[in-house]
Amino acid sequence: MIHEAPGAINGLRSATLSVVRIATWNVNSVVARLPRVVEWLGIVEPDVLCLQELKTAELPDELTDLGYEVAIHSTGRWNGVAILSRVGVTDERRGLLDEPGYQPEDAMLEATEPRAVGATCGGVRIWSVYVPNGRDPKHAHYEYKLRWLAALHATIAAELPTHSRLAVLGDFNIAPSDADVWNPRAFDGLTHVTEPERAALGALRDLGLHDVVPRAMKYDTPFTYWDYRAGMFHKNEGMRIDLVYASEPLAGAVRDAYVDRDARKGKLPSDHAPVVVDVDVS
DNA sequence: ATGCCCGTCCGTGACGGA
Repeated sequence: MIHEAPGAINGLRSATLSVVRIATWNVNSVVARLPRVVEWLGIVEPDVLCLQELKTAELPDELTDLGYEVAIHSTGRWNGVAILSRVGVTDERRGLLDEPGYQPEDAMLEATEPRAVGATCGGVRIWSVYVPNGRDPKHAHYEYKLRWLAALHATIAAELPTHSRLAVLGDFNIAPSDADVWNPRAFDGLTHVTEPERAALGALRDLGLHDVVPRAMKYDTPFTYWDYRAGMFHKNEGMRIDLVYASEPLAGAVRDAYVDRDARKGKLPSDHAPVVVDVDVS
């Protein structure tokens, strides 16, 4: 049993059927990660799992055979997001309202990238998102990132009036504060920490969403990403960029939230660890 | 120990990741 038990919540879950376990995980190719994802689902047993960076158009049969309902938006080599749910999938929506493309003409051609999928699962409105990287603050991809975040904001603003329980989960590619990177000085001039990116997160919070900060399993840093290179995981040189942004009623019902850094260990891991949230939806 | 890039693509280096 390599995965640390999530504490007293186990007893609560067995005693109270109304606790829903929602998780998010950038798997960096669901094909390459298939055995790890299947094993992890058996251990952690989330009711809803948001996936990012599928890097393939369809989920492998071994995953869909597990009995989860699926909402998916994925096309091939790059990006790709999905929601797996065993508490229902309704009102699936692929993409954002007025979602921009990387190149301006992409949106006109409806050639936008598969980076967002929404669905209602067990009475909770869920969005699985993979925010564009940005690459460099001077790169066109950075402007695309900010436009994309504005479309996310508009989409959530439109849904909140009819979905009191709502959460946006995924790889935001933004560290909300300097405490969310291993060394702020190492990020001078880089994406993920700039004021406009952080302001986009602030705008989501202004809608009433709350940053559900998970507890860490080790150290005091609930990082969710560690680069593969230079032993950064082993030195805990990571970042908290996989986020759970939950509406007030949902955030107030959170009973536990943790980073499953055990999933970053061992053979052929993703460079991201899952974030797991237990919510009382009674 | 968790241990010092990885994944994709008709092909093998280029590109993306952050």
